[in-house]
This record gives sequence, structure tokens and C-alpha cells, in this order.
Amino acid sequence: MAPSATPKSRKDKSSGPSEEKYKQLKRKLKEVLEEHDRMTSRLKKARTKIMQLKREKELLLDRLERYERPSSSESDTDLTSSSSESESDVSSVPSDESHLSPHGPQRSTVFKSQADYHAVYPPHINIQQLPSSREPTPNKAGAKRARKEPAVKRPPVKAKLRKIQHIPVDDSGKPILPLQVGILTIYNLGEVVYDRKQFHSERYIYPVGYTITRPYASMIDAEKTVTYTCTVTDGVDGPRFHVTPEDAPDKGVTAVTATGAWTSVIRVANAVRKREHSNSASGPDYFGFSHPTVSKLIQDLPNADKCENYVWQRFEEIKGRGTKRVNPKVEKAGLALPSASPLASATPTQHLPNGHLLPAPHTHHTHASSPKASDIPDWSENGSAVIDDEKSALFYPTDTLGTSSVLSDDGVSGIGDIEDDDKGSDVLPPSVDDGEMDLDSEVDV
DNA sequence: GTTGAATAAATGCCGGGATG
DNA sequence: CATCCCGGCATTTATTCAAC
Repeated sequence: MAPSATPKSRKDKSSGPSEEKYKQLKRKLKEVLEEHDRMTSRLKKARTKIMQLKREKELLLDRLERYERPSSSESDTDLTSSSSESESDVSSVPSDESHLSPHGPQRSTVFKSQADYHAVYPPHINIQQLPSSREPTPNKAGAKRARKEPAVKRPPVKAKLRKIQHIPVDDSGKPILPLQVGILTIYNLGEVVYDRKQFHSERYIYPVGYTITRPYASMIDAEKTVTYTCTVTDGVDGPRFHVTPEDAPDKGVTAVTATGAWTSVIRVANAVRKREHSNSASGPDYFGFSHPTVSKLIQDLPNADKCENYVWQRFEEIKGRGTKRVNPKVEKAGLALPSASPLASATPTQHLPNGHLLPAPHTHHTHASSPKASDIPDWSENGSAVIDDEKSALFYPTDTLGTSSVLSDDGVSGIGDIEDDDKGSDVLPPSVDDGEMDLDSEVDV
């Protein structure tokens, strides 16, 4: 570096600054100073806005707390009324909040009206009935985590500085989608549902409408890696996590947790490959929620600051390396899935990375959910196979979604029918036009 | 200026442990 | 038992630097 700088400065000296050059430099300096001023004033404005929003947030949290206090004291004293009470939380708080919020109430909830809701869910399905026996702990993801505070061994979430890639934004400051983040392609960030606790935890926010694709081993062809579309939809009593493989859109998985959905996929994918190692997986990892850039994008969504249990994270954009690294993967992960991608490189049972995937004889399989023959759903028989445990995940046949007996009785049917008429496309997931999931595209109400 | 090797850093997947 | 988080490991990619 130093050696190259020296000759240059010497060269300048020898040529001597002409008057014109001097004027040019002066002009340039002036431009730079003006630009600096502009940026400074913009920064100032942004800071003011941040302060404003902070104050707003405080105010809203205060109000929210006031709303919640009476109901929480109720639940302390009367356990039997807990279900109806949580329902009242859902119905009362958001409507008020949306009025209070200066940031466009239209973004506050997914269903803007009862009519909208029934456009997606048949009228006979009652929200209050949704947490049925099929799902004993509908708000596991949210409530369970929230209760964790007293835990000793798992410390509370800390807001550590996380590095993110550069996020291209449009004029209005919104990220330009689709956006490639690592091997994930984000098509829709969805909308933050801040008024229901199940839609966020300390670590993650699960925005409704969130849609990404990612490559992973096929559940059908042991030789193949295919693109899976992951979406989050509104299950009313909590988020629904959908994972749909491109090579078998009718064999998508729906679960009440991200882990549940992906565990099912991994279990089948492993079984198809006759791999006997653990099927444990981190749902948030596979959905991308743990990815710093995705976290940041979600955190920046409107209303994210109103998620009271969520621990705000700090992010720092990495320069050079990080940003450049992502681009090559766009082609690899999203399109051709060529050999460079770890999973794609696999002639699956052989040279997968890390040695993890090799069915080596010494591999240890202590995990509870090792694949069993019975775990593999028999697609050919009924097309709506349910993996071992309905609680963890449901395989739903897309073409029967609207009327599926497997799903309809708990209100899941039709939710997030993400495979609409666009099944043929390689990369593009369905209905990701303008931030709104096309939830009801195939729902026959 | 170009090329190639060495190094650093980021990423993705998995196993295992903690939790409820 | 299901879920989630964390850490380890292998892999990939970017950067740096020396040699030509």
C-alpha cells in the first residue's frame, strides 16, 4: 500500500498543479462539503425521528401495559377464565392500538376486518376454538419463551452487536425484494403482529406473510436438492409455519413452530437417503430468523418495536467481504444449486459436507427422533400423509387444502396456501407481489 | 498489472444439551 | 417429548501479499 502511494505523490509534484486543476479541485471540495452538509442534515432529521419514535414507543408500551394489567391480574386469580381472556386481549388491544398508532394502522394486523378474516377462514371456524385438542399448547413458541425469564442456565437474550450484509433499499427506505441473504432468498418480510404474543419471542419475530426460499435435500429424490418455500401465516391462535418443497408442492408441511415444520422435512429427507443420524434441527435457523441480516430486516419492520418480549438487537453493516460474498450465492443457491452449495454438491449419501451427513457406521444416534420406517409418510396411499405426530407437523396436500379433512377441523386449512398457480417456477415463490401474501388464492370459502 | 498461495472470516448444517 | 439455542466443524469466499 505504502509503496504504491509514494510514487503517485511524487508524480503529482513533478507535474505541478495548474490553475485549472486547482479550480477543479476547489469545485470538487465544494461539492463534497455540500454533500457533507446534506448528509449531516439528513442524519439530524433521522436522529430526531428516532427520538420521536422512541418517545412514541414508550408511550405505547405504557398504554399497552395499562391494558394488560387488569387481564393479567385476572388470570392470576382465575385460571379457568384464561382462554376467554386471552381472546379478549386479542380483540380489544389491537383495535385500540391501531388507533393510537401514528404509523398507519393498516399495517398493525393481518386481518383488517372480520370480513377479511372470513375471506381466509371459513365463517364456521371460530377463533376461540382454534386451540383445540390437536394443539394442546398453541402459544408454545411465544408464551413458553416468555416464561423463561427465571431460568438460570439459559441466560436472558442479550442485544449483542451482529454483523449484517448491505441491504439495498428503495426510495422509501424499504428493502428491495427479492433479496438474497446467504442461501436464503427473501420474497416477503411480512407484517409484524405485535399485539399477539405468540408472534414473537425474546429472540425472534414471526411476521405474518414472511416468505423465503432456500435449497435443501429433496424429500422425494435422494439425489436431488430442491428449493423449499418457507412461509409464516396467521393461525390466529399463533403463527403457522409452512415448508413447501418445489418438487412436491402437495407435500408441504405445516406446524405451529418453525422447528416442528423443518424437523419433519429433515426427518423425511434423511429417511429417503437412509441416513440414520439425528434429525434435530433449529427451525429458526432454517427459516432464516437467526440470520443476522434477516433479523435486522424483520426488526426494521413497522411495529416491530411494539413487540414487548422481543429483545432489540444491534446490527452493524459489514463492508466489502460480507456484501460481496452474498452475491455469488444468489446464482448458486437460488438457481442452479450447483456443486458449490454444500447440500447441492451432494450426491447425497456420499460427499456431503462436514461428514455429518455420511451414514458412517460409527455415527451416534442418540437423538430421540431418529428416522423410523413408520416416520415416512406414505404419499402414494392418500396424498395427505401425516407425519408421526400431528402436533408437530401436518403434511397438507395443496390441491385439497380448502377442504382437507386433515387440517380443516383445527382451522389450519387453507392457511398459507403458498403454492398457487405458479408451481412451475423455479425460484419465485408464489404471490409475493407487494408485501401481501396471497393467502386466499385457493381457499374455497 | 497479473497470478497464485496463504490467511481470515463468514456461512450453513448438525449434534447435543437445556427447558417446559 | 418437542422445541429451541449454542457451539463445533467443514466449507466457501474475500482479502492480502509476494513473485513474476
